[in-house]
Amino acid sequence: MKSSPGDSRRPQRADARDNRDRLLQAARAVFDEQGPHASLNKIAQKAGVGPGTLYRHFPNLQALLVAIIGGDVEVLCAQGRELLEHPSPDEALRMWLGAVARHATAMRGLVAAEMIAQPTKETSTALAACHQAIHTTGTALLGRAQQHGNAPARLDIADLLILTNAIAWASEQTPTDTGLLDRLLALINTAVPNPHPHEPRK
Amino acid sequence: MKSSPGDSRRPQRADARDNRDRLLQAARAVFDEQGPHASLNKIAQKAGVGPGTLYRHFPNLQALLVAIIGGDVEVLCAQGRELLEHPSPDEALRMWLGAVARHATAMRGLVAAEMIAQPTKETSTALAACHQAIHTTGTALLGRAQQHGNAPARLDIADLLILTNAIAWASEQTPTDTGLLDRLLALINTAVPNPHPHEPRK
DNA sequence: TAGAGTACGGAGAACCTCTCCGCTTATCAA
DNA sequence: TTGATAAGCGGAGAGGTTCTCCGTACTCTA
Repeated sequence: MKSSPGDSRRPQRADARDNRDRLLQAARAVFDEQGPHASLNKIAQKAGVGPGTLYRHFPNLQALLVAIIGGDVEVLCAQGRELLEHPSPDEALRMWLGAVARHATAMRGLVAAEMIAQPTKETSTALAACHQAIHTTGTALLGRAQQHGNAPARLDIADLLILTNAIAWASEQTPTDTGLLDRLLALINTAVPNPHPHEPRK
Repeated sequence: MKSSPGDSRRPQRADARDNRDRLLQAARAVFDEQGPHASLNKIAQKAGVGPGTLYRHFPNLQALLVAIIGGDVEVLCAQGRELLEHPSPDEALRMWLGAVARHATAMRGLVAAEMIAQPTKETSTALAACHQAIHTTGTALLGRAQQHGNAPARLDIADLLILTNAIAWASEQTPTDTGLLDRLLALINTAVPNPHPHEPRK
């Protein structure tokens, strides 16, 4: 991969670059604190810039979120590439989907859902890049699990990713239930049969 | 069930009752047209009342949505009770979860998600009633599938319902993909094993 | 160092949710 | 039929949001 999906349109002027960086930093902090429904005004305020500046750099909430998670997508994909060496292709796929879900939850669901769902008419190039990167990694992992593991051939990586994100979304809706994410993931894990079942099925 | 979850707090005065009914009718139309993010002001306008009147009848968006779907919940539960007579307990559970998902999608995900997730501090009695009704029906169907079908004992109805709603939410995010809902449901259906497997398990 | 052009940021438009409270009106006892 | 009374109405407006416009200020280059 040549360029990170998150660094598109980095401005030329030093002050503009500074402001962009400060906005991203502030956005990370505010989203982390208040979730994806945080006010963009608050972010601008925290970054010490006017709302106009925020909107010039990031025309909408989606653009801002995509810029934030651009780097994280790289990490997920790198993790996925490492997992291609894992002795168990099925386990590797499961672990990666878990990582995607955990990341989506940490990023408050919103973005990842947008990212993995079908690109809409307004999908930016950065969004498309994230989407593509995740998909490519997933396809490799699923393909290996189908060829050398026990994953059924009918499984579709797009559907699996959508389901994973749906689970992340659901578990974010009820943050009090900390075990929910893993329980729901376990529910769909039957779709990727475990090669070493601890309890034999009847 | 003595009273519908939807008819709570029906006002005494005729004009108030009229306004309430017109608000519900307008809300149904507007939500159907614009989704759950429709403006409540628009609904009040469409119903020909002031915003104050809307908020007196329904203190927040959730209350309005719950009132709208109150009757639908009854239908789902009735359907569930009928399915208790279905020859295959597993198939019955599957069919009912499908109905729940389809209904949640028709209702734009939001409500059902709120309804089935853990009740929050502000959960109204009507919301709790809906929540309870769905849960009771689901518990009956799952219990039968566990006792006389092939549903694993570790399955939890709350988790199954949350996952069902997550799927409904996801399939609503990408309305262009009309087959998505069924494909995702099929994915988790492996968690409720088919009683007539074509390929015998080892 | 000066001119060109880029970027800033605040005022404000246009929405939103939700509340307050003076006025209107339905209901019911007399 | 007719008040008295309580219930209900609805619009003004407070306080929030997203997003735009444009005069000002700064940065970069020559």
